[in-house]
Amino acid sequence: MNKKENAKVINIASIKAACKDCNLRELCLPLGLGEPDLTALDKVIRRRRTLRKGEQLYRLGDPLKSLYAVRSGTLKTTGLMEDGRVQVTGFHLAGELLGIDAINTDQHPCSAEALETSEVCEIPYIALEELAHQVPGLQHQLFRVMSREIVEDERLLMMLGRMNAEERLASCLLSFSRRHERLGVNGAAFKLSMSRQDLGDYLGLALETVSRLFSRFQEEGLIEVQGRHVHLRDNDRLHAIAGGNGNSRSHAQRN
Amino acid sequence: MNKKENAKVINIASIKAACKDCNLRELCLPLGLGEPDLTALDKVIRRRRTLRKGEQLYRLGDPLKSLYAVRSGTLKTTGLMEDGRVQVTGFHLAGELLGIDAINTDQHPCSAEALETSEVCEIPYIALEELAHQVPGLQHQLFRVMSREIVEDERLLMMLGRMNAEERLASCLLSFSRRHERLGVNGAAFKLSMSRQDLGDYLGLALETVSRLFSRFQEEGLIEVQGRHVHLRDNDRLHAIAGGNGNSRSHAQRN
DNA sequence: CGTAGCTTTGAGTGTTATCAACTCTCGTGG
DNA sequence: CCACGAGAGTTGATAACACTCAAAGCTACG
Repeated sequence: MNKKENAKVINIASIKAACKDCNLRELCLPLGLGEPDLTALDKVIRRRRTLRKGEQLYRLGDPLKSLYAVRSGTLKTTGLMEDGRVQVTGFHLAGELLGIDAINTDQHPCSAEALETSEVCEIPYIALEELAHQVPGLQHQLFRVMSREIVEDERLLMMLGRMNAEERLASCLLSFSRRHERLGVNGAAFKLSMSRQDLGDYLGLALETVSRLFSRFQEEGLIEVQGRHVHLRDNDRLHAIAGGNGNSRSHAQRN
Repeated sequence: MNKKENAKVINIASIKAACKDCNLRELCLPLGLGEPDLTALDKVIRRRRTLRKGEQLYRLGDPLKSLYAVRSGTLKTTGLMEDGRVQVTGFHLAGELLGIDAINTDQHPCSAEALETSEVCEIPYIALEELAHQVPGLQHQLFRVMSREIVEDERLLMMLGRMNAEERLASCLLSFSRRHERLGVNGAAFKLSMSRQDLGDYLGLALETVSRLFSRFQEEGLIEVQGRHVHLRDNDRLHAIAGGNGNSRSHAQRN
């Protein structure tokens, strides 16, 4: 789309970067691996791919060929109902692994799309499984990463099943904040890479509700928001809301 | 609680049953393993444990020691919010693996409780990971089982985020039906092992809403229901509702 | 047979969806 | 340079679906 942007992202340095030199080493698959194992992993990773905003990495129903590690940017994964309703199952930042839900049936049960210009490392699955067999540390790390994905989904289940709208958004904003911080970026102020619609499809809300909540949070001094730029102003109160101790009469259930 | 029941379930035959003789062989971890590997797996599985209704297999925060394969009965796994709100993250029938969400942090992020008298096989995790390293088929099957768990959670996300109440229940009933069938039981008529409250905590609904839906489905000739006994009467219409083609004006989103 | 827990049903309320209009931003082309 | 248009975001009015509270009926078990 944008020629200028396109030229900027084709960056020799990033294409050459190997796992052992990657700044995401401690967040990604390499975690816990030694020098020789890292070299073996590098041999398996076929190429780095750049996606522009809106480009799809894989589509629902595609056969599983590779897993993908996000190197930069943000992707969303979306499930689809027959009548067109969308559920965003996750936003994926640098260091996170995509496609593991396809291992079960060798088919991707959801689509993955870049929300901004993004880079991913492609890891052919057959080769990865083979290597995991030879390198116990990699097998272990794969189990952990898959387990983490399950935990993440369960957190989202709690949000969708038992939280009201404001709790969901507060929880979501804090999650973004934490993940940005883990990447060494300022966690208090960031730019959302997804639309209100995407957020709604993630939180199980209408886009209008998301928009209203942003406005309300700002009125109440919890955040400052200007379009997609968000600045968290009162983490304590956000945490209180996200944890279910918000000022609103929550529909808690006693035992 | 019930001495008579207790005596009945301590059953020599079931305690002795090894993986290679187990009728769940094709649904559980052994899938795809040959005779010698099965014997190795049997050596790792420490003991079979019987849980009575209401008994907990593990609690939120417990350290990960073992994974558990359900041999008979039904368990539920539940996440908890600070203020007591509950989200049931899954109902687990025979052949399903419990505890894999604990691998990430070596701590169980949810609790597991028997909904009826149930048997589980305990599989010490360290030993399992060790064995998976030696037996590629087992490693592969573990990846698949974990991936399946993720897919299952994503299905639930779609339900909680984008389906209305009747779609959720229809979808849930059909899921039970399919799973009963896979176990060789009649999928059209079964007894629910969980309360309306549990179903509500799973579907993100109030227990009263679940109860009303059962009544409505019965009125409409979709099912027959008598307390916890359910008989599916019109699978086609149930499927139509679950897929979002129900007669109610669905809140579909066009692209 | 009595009690405790589970289930059903009713009435009223509220949170959030839907529909609609308007604004804002940004990139494109006249 | 400004007008234009498309897409994204905001805000308002209204309505509906599901929740809460309440009471009564049912089941199962001791």
